[in-house]
Amino acid sequence: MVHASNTDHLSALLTDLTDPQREAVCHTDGPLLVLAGAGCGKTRVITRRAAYLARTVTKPRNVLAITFTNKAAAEMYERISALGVGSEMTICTFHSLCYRLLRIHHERAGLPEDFTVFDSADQRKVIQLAIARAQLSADNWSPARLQGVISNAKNAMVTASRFANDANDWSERTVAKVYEAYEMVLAEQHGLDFDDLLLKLAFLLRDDEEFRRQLERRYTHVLIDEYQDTNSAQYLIAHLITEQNKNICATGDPDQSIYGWRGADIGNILRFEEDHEHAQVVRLERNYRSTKRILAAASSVIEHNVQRKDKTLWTENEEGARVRVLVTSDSDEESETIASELAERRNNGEDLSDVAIFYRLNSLSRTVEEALLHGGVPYQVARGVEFYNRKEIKDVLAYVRLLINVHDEVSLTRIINTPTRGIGKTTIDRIIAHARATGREMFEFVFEPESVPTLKNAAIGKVRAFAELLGTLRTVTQESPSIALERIIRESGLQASLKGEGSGFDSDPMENINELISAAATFERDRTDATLVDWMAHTSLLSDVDAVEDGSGRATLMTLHAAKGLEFPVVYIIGLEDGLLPFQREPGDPTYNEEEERRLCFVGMTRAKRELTLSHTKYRMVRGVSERKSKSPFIDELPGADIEVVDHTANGADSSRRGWLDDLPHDIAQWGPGTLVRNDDWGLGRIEWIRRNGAQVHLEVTFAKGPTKTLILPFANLERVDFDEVGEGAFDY
DNA sequence: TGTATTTATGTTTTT
DNA sequence: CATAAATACA
Repeated sequence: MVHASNTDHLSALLTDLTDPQREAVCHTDGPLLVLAGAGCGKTRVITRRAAYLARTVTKPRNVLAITFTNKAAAEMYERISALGVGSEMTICTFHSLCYRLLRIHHERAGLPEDFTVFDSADQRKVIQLAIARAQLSADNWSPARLQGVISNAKNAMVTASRFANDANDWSERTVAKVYEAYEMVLAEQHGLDFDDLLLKLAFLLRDDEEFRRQLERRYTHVLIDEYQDTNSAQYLIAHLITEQNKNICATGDPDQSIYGWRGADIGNILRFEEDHEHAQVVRLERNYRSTKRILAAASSVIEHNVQRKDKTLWTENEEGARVRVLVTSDSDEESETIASELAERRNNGEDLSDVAIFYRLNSLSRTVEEALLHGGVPYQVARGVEFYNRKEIKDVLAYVRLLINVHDEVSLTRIINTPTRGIGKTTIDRIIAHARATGREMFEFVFEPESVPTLKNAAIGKVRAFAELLGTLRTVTQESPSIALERIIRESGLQASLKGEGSGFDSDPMENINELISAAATFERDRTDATLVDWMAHTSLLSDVDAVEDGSGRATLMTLHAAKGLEFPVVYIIGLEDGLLPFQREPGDPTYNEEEERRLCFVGMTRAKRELTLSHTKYRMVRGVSERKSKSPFIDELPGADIEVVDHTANGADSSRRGWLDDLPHDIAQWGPGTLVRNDDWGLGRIEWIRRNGAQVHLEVTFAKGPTKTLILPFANLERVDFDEVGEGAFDY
């Protein structure tokens, strides 16, 4: 058996690469920045480069590649394995890297061994406790708002004590108090929030030189993808790990920076050359993904950003179909149109795995889902996180976390009476009060309820029974995740309590729990001797896209944010409306960032390989009421030559949707937006919109001499006026 | 104590 | 509208 020589292996890694791509792959020493436009073969460069490094200057186990999602990490792992390079490379997200290192080095980091990751819901509970602890009324401080403020502070690496020092006015001092209390409660419960994972590792690296050197010896070469979306802590981690050897390779695209709101600093990538002397910079601007027209449309939009490094994407791909701009009268019609198009594609034998639908807000998926469901179109929604937010799933996970970390009071209070075992609010409050008064922890008194003086005998018995349950379950942490879960749901009584439920219209909770168990089974299939602790951490750090299945034959729905890094032959982006795609909460919203919104739109558009449809409607249901919408300013930034407007609302094309008007008296069935009317009090007016609201018909009329009025039809006292009667000029406003 | 009903309240985007 | 907290009731 003759083995291929190392040289052969190397040349295999360099075949079918362009010059700049090869340049990036072969750069083995010192800092490297790859500015890779959307669809320019960045993933290919990263995987080849990682393999190349491992074959030339270092070993697989010394390469660290950091990706943005677990899904991306898994894919990179696959591709590198396919290149025949050992599987010992570390490929993961920042958060999972931090988690692993902090767990191994918990002592150095000053963390308890049994710490667990607290998700946003847990975080909110801790904030509520902290508000109580800081003795504030939650009136002016919604937990959600404080959560945001604290998270922002952590993202900027501002600790609670520094926040308190920097606080200038009363309101900042108030937040500081909550922040400090929050940190205390979190520490007591041995919990780390998402931001802590990054922060604690960054501080550990900064303060512990020996650790830093140790890590640097392990990871001689570090690759960081999506560098434009790194925050301060991630930036610091990246720099500290590569402090001595300088082998940092950052890849990314400033035009795709879309996480500024969570502390990502686009400046990190823009400053790379200043940060690193003699940094090599490689630009990838040839796009292999999209048609010429799609690329032209996307470029035309992104060019409207003022603060931007110039970059011109180009492609040798075919010209392709025009980008469609779909106009419909309301969100239902928008969804139905898309659903029927997908149904037709399927009838034509097309694979719906090729199709993706993107939107700015999760809430927009609803109408689309309804239409797809109704039309029998198979689809999946990228929202792994939502699955884990279901009540029954959270209950099971609370058991797991409590069994891993008894200090987790959030989980303890959640499950102490789930399923109901007669331990009510009063009992719980008394245990907590006594724990506070004695300076001990809640779980201690769960195990010895008789020492809580305020507790009655009946309550003591019930609590003791619960403590015994926990004692019995204690051993599940030694079991494999799926076995552990099965034991938990059986022995806790959750299974029995859920048996009767589930006949309702909602999805069966027991079915969801079974899905959770099979997820655990899948997890342990891939790795030998996976523990419950591993699985719990993995589960805590899942992202929405991680749940997306490829090639499932279903269309995929996801937010524009989740779409980053993916590609689909056919893409729909819905809701390109003013205030929605450049998203703006309210008119003077201080957090409004038009350029980032435009980048988001750009990211969405550049996911498309072959076909792209941008859709907006005239009325959209928002929080249960239909709202008038005008098209997104981004639509006007599209190049006219590359787009085709498909307007379902143009000249009576939407008559079917006005069918409900027909059974009204008078000739109102003929009325619609634009119809001229007269009212005795207000004079001449023009109908803006007209729609049914319950049994009534509402319409909005703009009057020539005054304001816009919303009227209810039977009382509106309107009379139709013909345009000829009035003449030109009457509506010059 | 637990459950059902009502009322208030609120929201991008995510690891 | 959709969830969570507050209140009323069994």
